[in-house]
Parts: sequence; C-alpha cells; structure tokens
Amino acid sequence: MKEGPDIAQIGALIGDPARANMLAALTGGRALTATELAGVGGITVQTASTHLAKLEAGGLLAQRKQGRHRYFTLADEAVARLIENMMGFAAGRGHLRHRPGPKEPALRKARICYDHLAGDYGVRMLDSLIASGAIEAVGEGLALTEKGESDLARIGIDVGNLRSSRRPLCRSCLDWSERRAHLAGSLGKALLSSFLDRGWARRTAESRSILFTPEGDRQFLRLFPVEV
Amino acid sequence: MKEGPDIAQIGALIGDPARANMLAALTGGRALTATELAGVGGITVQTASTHLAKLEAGGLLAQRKQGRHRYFTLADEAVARLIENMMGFAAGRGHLRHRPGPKEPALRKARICYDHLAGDYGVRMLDSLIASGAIEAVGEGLALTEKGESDLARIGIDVGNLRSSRRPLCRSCLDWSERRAHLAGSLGKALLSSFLDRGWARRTAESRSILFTPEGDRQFLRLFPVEV
DNA sequence: TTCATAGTTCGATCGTAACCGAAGCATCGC
DNA sequence: GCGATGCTTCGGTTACGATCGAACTATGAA
Repeated sequence: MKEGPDIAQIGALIGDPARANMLAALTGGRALTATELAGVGGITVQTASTHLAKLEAGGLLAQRKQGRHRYFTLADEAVARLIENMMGFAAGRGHLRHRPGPKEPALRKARICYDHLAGDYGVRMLDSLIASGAIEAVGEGLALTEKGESDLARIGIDVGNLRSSRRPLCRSCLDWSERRAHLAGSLGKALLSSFLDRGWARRTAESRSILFTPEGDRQFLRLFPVEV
Repeated sequence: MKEGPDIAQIGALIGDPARANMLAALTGGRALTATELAGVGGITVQTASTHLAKLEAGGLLAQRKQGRHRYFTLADEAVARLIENMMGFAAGRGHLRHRPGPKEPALRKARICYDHLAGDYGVRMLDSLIASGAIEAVGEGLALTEKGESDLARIGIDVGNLRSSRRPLCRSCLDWSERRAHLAGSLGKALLSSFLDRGWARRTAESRSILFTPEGDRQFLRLFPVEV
C-alpha cells in the first residue's frame, strides 16, 4: 500500500522515549534550550542535539537563535494538538509511565497545555462556563454565546479582539489527567494569560504545573463555581 | 520527566512502516486476516504475526478467530480517529510517501474512512448538508438541525434510532486528501451504509476506495448539490 | 487418517539508530 | 586577545528490533 500520507515517519519521531519526553515538555508552551531538553530527555547534549535536528527536519520543532542559546519550541499549534491527542489516547489505554495514583498532584490540579489551562482547574472552568450559559457545547465543538461575550468583557477580556486572529476562538481539548474536555483556542489562552497577569497564579520553573496563590485560588473558584 | 501518559510507546508502534501500513489499511474498516495484512505491509507472514501481536498488546488492534482465520480490526473508533488525525497532520507537513499529484484519483474522489465516506465526495456531502441548513457547524463541532432531521427521514434515515447509540451523531473528521472536514460519527456511517445498500456505490476488494456506479453518481450529486 | 492452509514460535542474522567521548564552532564576558 | 559556555559534528560502540527460514500448532477438507 503506497497510498496516503506517511504516518510512520512522524510515529517514529515521537516513538523514541527521549524525543517524546522533549515534545511533552515543550507542550508546556515555553521555549527551552537544547541543554534543558537534554535534561528532560535524560540524555547528554550531544545526543539531544541530534534528536532535535531530526525533530526539526520532521517539521515538529522550530528553533530560534538568541545569543549563544538555541530556543526550541513546537513548530505550531497543530503539533501541540497532536501531542495532546496522543496523550489523551495513551492515557485512555492505560499506557502510563507510572501507575496512575495521585502521583503529581500539582500537575493534575492545574497545568499549562501549550498556552491554556488544563488539569482539574481547566476542566472545572469549562464546565462552569457551560453551566452559566457562556459557552455552548454543540457536538464536539464549543461556541461562545452573547451572554458569554458580555460576561467575559466584565472580567476584562475583549472577545472582538480575539476574533480577529485566524485561530479558532473556542476549541475543546481532551485532558489526559481528567479524561474530560477543557477549553483551548484563543479564548483559552486569553483566560490563562489574564490569570497570570493578575497574579492569581504563576508558572513554575521547570514543570508544566501552574501554581495558584491562595488569593488567586479564591478568586478563581468564585469566578467559576461548580454545580452542587 | 516522568509525568503524564506514555506517548512514546504508541508512537513507536505506529512508527514502523510495516505496522503503519497495516493500520492504515485497517482504517478501511474491514477486518483483514494476518496474511492480507502481511501483503499490505510488504513483509512475510511470520514478521506480520509478530507485528500484529505487538499492536494487539498495545491495545491498537483486536482480533477475532473465525475458523482457521484470524481477523484483525482496529480496537475501536478512537484508534481510527488517532490514525486519521495523524494522517491529516502528516499530509499537512508534506510527509507524503509519494509526491502529491493526482496519484490515486479514485482514492481521492471517494474512499472509506473507518465506516464513513471520505475524500472529495465526503467533503462535498458535508458542505452540501451545511449549505442546506441540515447541519450546523459550531466551532469545531457539528450539530444536526430540525430541518436536517426531517430531510434525512425523507431519504430513509431514522435519526432517532441513531441517537440511542452512545456514539456521537455528528463528528467532523479532517480529510487528509482534501484538507477539509467531512462527516463522521454514527450519521456519517448511516449515510454511507445507505449508499451501499441502495447500490449507488460499492467497496472495492483490496483498497479503501469506493466506486460509485454511474446511476449512483447521478443520485449522489443530485442529493448533495454544491453552491455555484 | 492424511494433506493443505492459516498462523505462531524459535533461532539466527543483519541494519539501523541511539548513545557518548572527543573535537570543532560560535558567541559571550572580560 | 583569552577563557568559558552552549551547541553541533565526528567516530566508534552497542543494543535493540525488524526480518526471514524452519519448525511447530491448529483448523478444515477429503
């Protein structure tokens, strides 16, 4: 069979544990240097360098030189979606590197998924937005309602502005820890940014987890209540 | 990094060309025997057997014994979605096994994607359903309208019946040849089934392509007109 | 029973790719 | 200029896994 696109190539790229770890780390959205990526991959820099070259040649990564550093990021959002997709799939099959348990509680509570909020808090936020009628779930997709637009304006998010980008406003992204959807898309990004800007939460140094301050926690839970 | 699901495992499973070919062939929805799969993979049966065992252990494949044959299928729809996802992604990056051109015209015109119609005709059908107001595209998702439900009843598709299944009614699936969405989900399956039942089209023996009869072609194009 | 077909298991070969040490560039700070 | 840091390239080793021939098991047909 010589029909269709070549899945094996990208499968093989993702199929190496070191490379998979690097890609997963980059799903954190932050650009990382070759040395840092070597760390997360558990390999030496030389080896990491060849891996990174392969990933770049395969179109999964982009790099930006800055001084004597080389910052690597995922090539675009499609790559991030693919990785998260595969994570969701793998989690569903029980392909976990460690037994499930409450292993990385912080990561399960709130983490960054490329550029938006994931984990328990991410799922909660979307649930709450749907319950309040701000977002409508239609089939697999999500749509912002009129009410949602004005609700968001009240907390300082200008939806009209976001619409101008080519990127979809609302997108649903399957959460691998919660096995339910959370909010991605430019709106998901804007919401997370606003939390960070307000000082409600901050990103941690080397991990994908997001730490809420006590005050931020209160505000977040107030803003996105759950049904009882 | 020891966090999160193990993406590398399934990446590696898909990353071997022989296995990728087998999986792609099984995306055709039809159960295939080990010998047939050896053929599409371009390997001997012994080798195929070990590959199939690995894929099954990895949860990607299911097998059913029937007499002295062993029929392999994708484990479930999630696997099919993952494969099609990756195909769409790979096509977008130009990871084609052959140069794009009009290589497999029949396959690009109409083919089966697990259990629904894909290719030019698949995309056209969804476009037409949206244009006529039978289906609404909301964000990334698709929703059947009241009008759609009665339109479909008129051509003999009982939507109420489909709803009873746990599977989503409408799902959008990215078409790797057209780079646009076509209709998946139980409705997509029902529509394709009805075309086949009516004798408008038939599946081909060893390929994923779907051949429309001249009469079926006429009927299909009449039923799903395109905007001019 | 015997033969034929479908598939798996075993054993051995072979290629490829991951890996690291060492050397080579490039950029920064001094 | 110098040395230090970040990264890549080169060379050689090693290990894993894809592959196939041959032997083995299972189902069916005669």
